[in-house]
Amino acid sequence: MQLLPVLKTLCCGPDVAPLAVAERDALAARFKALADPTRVAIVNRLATADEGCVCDFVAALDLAQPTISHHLKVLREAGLVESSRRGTWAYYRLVPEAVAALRGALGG
Amino acid sequence: MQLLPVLKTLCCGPDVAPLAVAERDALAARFKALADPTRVAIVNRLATADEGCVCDFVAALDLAQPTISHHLKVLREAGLVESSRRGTWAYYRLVPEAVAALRGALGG
DNA sequence: TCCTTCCATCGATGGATTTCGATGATGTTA
DNA sequence: TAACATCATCGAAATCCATCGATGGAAGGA
Repeated sequence: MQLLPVLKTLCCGPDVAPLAVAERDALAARFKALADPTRVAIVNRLATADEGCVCDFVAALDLAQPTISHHLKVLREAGLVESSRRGTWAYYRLVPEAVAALRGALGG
Repeated sequence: MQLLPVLKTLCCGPDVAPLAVAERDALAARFKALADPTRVAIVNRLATADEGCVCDFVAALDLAQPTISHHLKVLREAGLVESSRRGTWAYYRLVPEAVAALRGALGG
């Protein structure tokens, strides 16, 4: 049973304490960032495009621009993406370490 | 850039089509099952306890029994846990393949 | 300067989620 | 049988979330 390292190392058991409240809150918050189809699609695209402006997502995802901005903000605050402005455009990229951390929580 | 296999193989790119709508909906739905601290705690405990009854979670998580039952139902419908009844008790365990699948979506 | 484009924020609305008390089904025990 | 324990479902309340139109700031072009 070597599954779920984090869920193992941080977890309960005869001697080990269960996941601390703050830690499970933080984990849940990061999973919540991926708990929406639109945000999965955005991350999905950034996984190969390695950069994209807001207008790209608006064009591709058939949603209003404020909606896309909202989802990008959620992903940004979860630390899964980061942005930078170049001229009028805002470019978004993945934060690989953040994705890897989530994967680790599932037993990487 | 060898990150995010699923998000790569299923994803967009010059030649590859983006993640299908049904696929990103399914992925988001499974992440949503982990988008709550209580459910993270349940999965966390099952990761080492390998089985637990509803009463265990009620005792450990300081929530009413219907609330725990609700969260277990969410996890069950997401395929992350499965249950079986033995006498009066309902025992829940993890479905390792489901967790592994989620991990895979993040680039296992 | 004026106009246009790109983007973030605000405010509102409709729908989903979390939580719990009450209830009922099922199985155990006295 | 009667009383009790475990658990699922129902219904309601409060909160949260996804979505969009409207607005404003900031940069670029005519």
